[in-house]
Amino acid sequence: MKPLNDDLAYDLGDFFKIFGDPSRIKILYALLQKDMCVSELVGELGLNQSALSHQLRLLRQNDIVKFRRDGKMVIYSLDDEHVGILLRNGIEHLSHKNAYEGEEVSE
Amino acid sequence: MKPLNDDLAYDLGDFFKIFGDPSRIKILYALLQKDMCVSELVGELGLNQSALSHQLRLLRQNDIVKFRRDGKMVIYSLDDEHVGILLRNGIEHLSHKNAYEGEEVSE
DNA sequence: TCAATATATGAACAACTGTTCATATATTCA
DNA sequence: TGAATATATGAACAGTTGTTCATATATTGA
Repeated sequence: MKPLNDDLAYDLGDFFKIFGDPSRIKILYALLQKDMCVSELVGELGLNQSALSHQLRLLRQNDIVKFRRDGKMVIYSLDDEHVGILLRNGIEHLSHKNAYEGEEVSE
Repeated sequence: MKPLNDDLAYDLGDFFKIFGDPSRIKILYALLQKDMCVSELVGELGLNQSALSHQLRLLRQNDIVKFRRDGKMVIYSLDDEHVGILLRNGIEHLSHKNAYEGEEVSE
């Protein structure tokens, strides 16, 4: 049985690391509902603008979100459908262990 | 639109954090092939025994792996089917961006 | 019971991460 | 062009993480 390719192990780790932070989880969950600009996200989540921008850059750099400019605003959206699948998967795992049955992740 | 429940955001973050490390990814990938004891894992992966045990504890504490004792050995296995799904999902995401098309995650 | 083998644990430490503050850049409109 | 608004970035810092080394615990068989 061949062990996992080293590079892939690192890249997979880096990929999942992105989801390993509550702020980013909130951002992604919010963007799962609809595309939003930065100030909209600041309003929705409790994060300050700088922290948010730093996190958005990370998400951008890892192809998790994409963005487009609209006048003064920059509108972020999820890059592909994997994000939702992943979040749903995580929530489902937790719901087996804890009491989050009520939570939903919209399509 | 209600923002994501704070506790859930933290727990989801903690859950994904587990997958955010190459050593743990390798461990999980190995256990996806078959159940293994610690020394078997030490052999397969390049990790030293102590590091491995520390990581296994983390995986245990987060209900990602379970274990049974068999004589002197402790045999680890994946706790549920989500792990494989998650890994496959991650690999698929990366394959869209990079050149990992060749990699497989067995059922 | 003692040595050998297998695994777990605690302390210590370097490396990494997320936030904040201050400031920079970009865009619009008067 | 200049003020106002929206977003991005860099430096700094505290907190967290993964590994190593040393040592502890558990199980077996002589």
